[in-house]
Amino acid sequence: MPTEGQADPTAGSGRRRDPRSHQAILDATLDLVEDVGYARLTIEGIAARAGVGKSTIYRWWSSKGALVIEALGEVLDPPPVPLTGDTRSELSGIVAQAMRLYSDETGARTIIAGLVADMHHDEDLRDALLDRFIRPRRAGNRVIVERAIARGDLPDGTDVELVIDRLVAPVSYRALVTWGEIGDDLPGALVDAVLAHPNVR
Amino acid sequence: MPTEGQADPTAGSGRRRDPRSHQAILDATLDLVEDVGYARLTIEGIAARAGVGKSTIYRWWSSKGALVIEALGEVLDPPPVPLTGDTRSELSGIVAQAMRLYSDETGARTIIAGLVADMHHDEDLRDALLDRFIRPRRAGNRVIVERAIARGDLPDGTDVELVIDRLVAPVSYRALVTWGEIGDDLPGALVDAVLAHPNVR
Amino acid sequence: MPTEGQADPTAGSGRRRDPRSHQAILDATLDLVEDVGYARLTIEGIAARAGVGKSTIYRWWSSKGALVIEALGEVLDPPPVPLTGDTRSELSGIVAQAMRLYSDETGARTIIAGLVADMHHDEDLRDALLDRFIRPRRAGNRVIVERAIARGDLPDGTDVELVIDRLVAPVSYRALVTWGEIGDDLPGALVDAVLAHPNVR
Amino acid sequence: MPTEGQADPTAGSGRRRDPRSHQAILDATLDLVEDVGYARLTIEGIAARAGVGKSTIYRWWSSKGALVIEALGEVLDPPPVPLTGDTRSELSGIVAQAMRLYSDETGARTIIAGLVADMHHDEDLRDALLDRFIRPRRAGNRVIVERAIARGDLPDGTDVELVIDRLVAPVSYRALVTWGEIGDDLPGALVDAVLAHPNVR
DNA sequence: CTGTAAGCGAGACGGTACGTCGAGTCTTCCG
DNA sequence: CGGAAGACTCGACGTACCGTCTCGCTTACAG
Repeated sequence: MPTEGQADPTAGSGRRRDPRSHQAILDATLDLVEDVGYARLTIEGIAARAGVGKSTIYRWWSSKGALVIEALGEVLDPPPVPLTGDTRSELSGIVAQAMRLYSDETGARTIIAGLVADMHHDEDLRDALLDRFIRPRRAGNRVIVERAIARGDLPDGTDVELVIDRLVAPVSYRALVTWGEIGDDLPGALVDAVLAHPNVR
Repeated sequence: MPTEGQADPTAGSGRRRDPRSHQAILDATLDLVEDVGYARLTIEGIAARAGVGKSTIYRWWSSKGALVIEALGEVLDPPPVPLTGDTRSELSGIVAQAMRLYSDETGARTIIAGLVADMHHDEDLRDALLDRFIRPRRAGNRVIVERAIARGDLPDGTDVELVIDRLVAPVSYRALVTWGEIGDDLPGALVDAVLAHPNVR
Repeated sequence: MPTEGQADPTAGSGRRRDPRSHQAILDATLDLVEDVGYARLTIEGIAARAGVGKSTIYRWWSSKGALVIEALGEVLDPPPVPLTGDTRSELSGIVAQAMRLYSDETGARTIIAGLVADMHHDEDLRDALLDRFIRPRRAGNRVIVERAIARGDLPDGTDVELVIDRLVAPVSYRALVTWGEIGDDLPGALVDAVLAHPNVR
Repeated sequence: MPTEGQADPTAGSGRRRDPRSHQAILDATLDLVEDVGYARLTIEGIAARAGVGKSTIYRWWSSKGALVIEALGEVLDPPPVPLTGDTRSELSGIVAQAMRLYSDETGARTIIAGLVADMHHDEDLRDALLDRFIRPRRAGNRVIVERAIARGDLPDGTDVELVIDRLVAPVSYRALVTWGEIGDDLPGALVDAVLAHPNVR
């Protein structure tokens, strides 16, 4: 299941993947997911909007989710946390990044909810999501936490993973599950807690 | 959309709801959701398994989600956190409760993911989920946190909601989103953090 | 299958048929068959319009057709052919009666088509139709033809049934099957033919 | 609504209609209409019997009636009236053709009744029936009557349409409506009448 | 005058079929 | 020979009615 369109250099003769179709499909996916949301998004609809046969989509993507991942990737890729050199503001940046990601205004919240549900019965999609979105973002956040340790603002032995989750999870949880308010005071509160009591393994 | 079967005292004349069908539908739903998961669960399948007409289901439930909520309610209702009188163990209980809820073994994790996704495009379902599951459980947890405040283990002015989320969200987040490990040391770590730095409004 | 409401003198105790419901059902049937036609007429719709339970309809009529027969009977009963004493005008009356019956304006044509179709797979309905409508009307027409014979305008031994059919069938055929024009010159033409060559057995 | 499968020379690309499905559907329709009659014939049943998806049927036919027309067409197409050169026998042939058509043994009578009823609330079906069956057969009969005129056996100015109806209508009427006997003496009697008194416009 | 046997409205029940939609696969033709 | 077009089988959707079946009530004869 190729989730990315990297051209295969060992490809035989014959016609190569048409980049115009590729782009049209991604564009159509974005358009449609914005219009109708993830749940009502259909391959058929994307094909029609893109002016493309359904089989062209199935040839290159294994599922609706895989297609959305690639389409969203271009638009919604991890807005990097600014490295200010100040631990407090960098950790706040982690929370802020999550808040932006789950923001209702971009419609991303609904899409994430859909992808998350689908990844529970589609292993390929799970791998794609983890590889493409979740792990890269965590890697970036890990760097920040490790800088804070190096700087001495967090103790050696800090459980980096847990610290990240303590910053990000409340945002995700309120956005996806409890429909709770996500106010501007949240980053400060979470960062305070982490700095006051970082978990040491 | 009646989600609960409380008898309507103002009921008119006419034949009453058949409790045997009602129960058969709930049982079939549980059976099937276990067998095939939430995503592949169909009204048609439930009706067939229950030996019931589809219309009997549609008459009483507005969606697959609403039906699952009621069916799961019987089995999965908030296992109450034991009130030991000890703040540390009671707060741990909150985390443990969440861990049990999202446990993979009951299959609940996948179901929750599906319900969560659906609640983002189905207002009725959202209300039902919040009323039936999310808010009651939070209410129970709120009591526990307030006991801790009363006991003096948490300061007056503690942001109760945030404390609950700091305990529960990491579990939910790892279970649903990051597919991360949820170890037995998690409750202790999270409770430590909360007690060491409870957020005060 | 009681098609008529004749009271059963051997009835036990208990409540008798409510004439108000009976009438309301017939009225509703007429209303509805006019609004939506025979094909889209439903028992459920009639019950709702009449403010009556479905079972009350099923208790007294065996089918949609039986009900329509009784309801239409009141409105559409054989408009008798005027007995003028003149053979030509009386025979013309037979044709004119048929033309009125199949007239598009009363909507009867569509209803008759529906009843005719149903009588081919519903023996009760067939009997009811024949008893209630077809045979009585034929009996009336037979009288007219026999008067013509008695008067000497048709020979002894005339095949009465065939003469009637030669007058009525073309109207029915054009109305139901060929969608052909049924002009005012038709009665004259058909009567001429019958008088010029009555079939003798 | 394509009722006939004539290949479209301007067809675009894409997969073409599968003739195996087409034939299977027509065969299943014939089988089933024979087994259960027109009224109990269902699209669902046909699809199942043909081993075909329902949508394949709906893609090519607009209604049960349209499908039956095409399916019957193959089996029941106008058995041509033999042109013997003898007016009396040719006109008799018209009646005999009708008698065969409405014959109970082929089951056609019930089917015709159903189609006739449906054509009263389905314009597409009406057009299809007229184009496919009624008008072609009439055209054939018109030729016969015109030959009789040319031969001098019927006068110039004969109302051809009315003559045809005088021959065919009694058969149709007795078969569909009055459930009357259709004996072997009927053609002779009707032809006699027509020849004795053909209507002149 | 009362008991009881219908009839009644309401409407839930198990079903069947509807016509539509989308999934994922397969075939045909065009550039 | 890749890709568009689009027909294919399949399965589920949510709706409409079917004819049957309780319900709890009214009604009106029989005793």
